[in-house]
Amino acid sequence: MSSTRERIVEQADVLFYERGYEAASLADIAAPLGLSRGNFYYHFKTKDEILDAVIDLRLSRTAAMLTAWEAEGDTPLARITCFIRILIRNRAKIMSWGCPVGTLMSELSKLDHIAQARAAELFTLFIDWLAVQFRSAGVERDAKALATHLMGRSQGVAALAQAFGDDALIEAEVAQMTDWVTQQIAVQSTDYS
Amino acid sequence: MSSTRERIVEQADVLFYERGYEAASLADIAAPLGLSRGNFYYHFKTKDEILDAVIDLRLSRTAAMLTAWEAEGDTPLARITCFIRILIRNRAKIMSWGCPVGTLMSELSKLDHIAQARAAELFTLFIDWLAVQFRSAGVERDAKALATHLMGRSQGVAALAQAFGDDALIEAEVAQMTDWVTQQIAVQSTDYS
DNA sequence: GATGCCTTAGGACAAGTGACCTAATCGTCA
DNA sequence: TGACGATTAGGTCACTTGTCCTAAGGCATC
Repeated sequence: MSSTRERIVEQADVLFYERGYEAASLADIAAPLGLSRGNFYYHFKTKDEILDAVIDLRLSRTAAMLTAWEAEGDTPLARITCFIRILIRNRAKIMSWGCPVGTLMSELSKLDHIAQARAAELFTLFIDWLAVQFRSAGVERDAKALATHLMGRSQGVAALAQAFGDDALIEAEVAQMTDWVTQQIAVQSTDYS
Repeated sequence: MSSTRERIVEQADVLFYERGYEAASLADIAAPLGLSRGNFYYHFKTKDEILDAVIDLRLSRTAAMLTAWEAEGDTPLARITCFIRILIRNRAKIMSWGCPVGTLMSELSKLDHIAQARAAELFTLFIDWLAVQFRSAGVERDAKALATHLMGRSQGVAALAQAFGDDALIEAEVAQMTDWVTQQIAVQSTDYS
C-alpha cells in the first residue's frame, strides 16, 4: 500500500535526479501518476517541502544501503569495495545524469537553497560510514581523511563519466580506487600491527 | 572597446556559472548591463546562442590559460602544478558555485542540451594539455589515463568543496595530488631512462 | 543638413510556472 | 442509510519565461 504522498515523493525523487530540481515541474511529477496538478497542495504546501521529503527518502535509503553493505562484506576491504562498485552498478544512470548526490548538491548551491545543508548530509553519511570501515581495518589516524578522499574520487569519476559517457573510464578508475584502498589498509596495518 | 555583444556574453558567463544556465534569465543578464531585455534578439536569436557564445569564450580563455602555463612553468611538474593550484586560486568561487566546467556539464546533461558535446570539449582541452605534460615528463604510455585521472581528482575535490565549504579539505587534497604527480613522473622516468 | 545603417528601447505575446481555492468524491464508521 | 473526515479534480491567480515585433535613437558618411 503506497500512499499517494509516497508515490509523489518517489516520482519527484526520480525526476529531480534526471532533470534537476528546478527543471522538474509539478506537472511533470503529477502526469505519470495520473494525478491532477492542483491536489499537491493537500500533501505539500510548497515544492520545497517535496524536496525535503525527497532528501529524507534518499537519506533513509542510503542508510539502509550502508547497513546492507555491513552484512554483505565480511572484511572492511570488502565493505569499502561495495561502495566503490556502485559506480559500476549504476554506471548507465551516472553516464546520463551524474551522481544523484553530487548533482543535487551542485544545483542547490547555485540556487542558494536552504535544503543545501541537508543534502550535504548525504555526503556525510557515506563519509562517516567509510571512516568506520577504515578504522575497523586498523587505520585510526587518517580514517576521516581517507574516507573523504575516496568520496571525492568517486565524485570525480562520476563527473567525467557523465561528460564523456565512457564505460572504460569508470572501470579503470574503479580498479585504481580498489588498489588504492588495499594499499592504504596494508600500509597502515603493517605500520601499527 | 567592449561591444555590447561581448558584454552580454561576459555577463552571461558569470551568471550561467553562479546561478546555472536555466536559472539565469535574460532579464538577470540584461539588468546589470543597463540593457532592455528585448534587444537581445538583435544580437542573439535564442538563449541557446548565448550559451554557445559563452562556451566559445570559455574555450578560448582556457586555451589562453594553458599556453600561459606553458611559459610559467619550466618543468612538466611545474606546469601540472599550475593546473592543480587553480583549485586553491579559485577556492572561494569553487566553494560557492563549484567547478565552472563540471557544473555546466552536469546541468546540460540533465537538460539533454545540444551544447553538451561542446561543453565537454572544455574537459578535453585540459586533459589533452595534461597528457602533453606527462609525455614531456617521460611518461609515454599512460599519459592520457594519468591526465584523465588528474582531471577527475580535481573534479571530485571541487564537488566536495562545494558541498562542505571546507578550505582545509582543498589544501589537503591539492597536496596529495601534487605528491601523486611527482611520484608518477619519478616512477616512470626511472623505469624508462 | 540629409541619408541610411547599426543599435537600442519598450512592449506584446503565448506558454508555463508554483501557489492556492473550492466543490465534488471516496471510504469508513456510526 | 447517513454523516463526516480524508482525499482529489479542476480551475484560477499573479508572475516569469523566452521569443519577437516595431518604432525610435545614435552616428558616421556624403
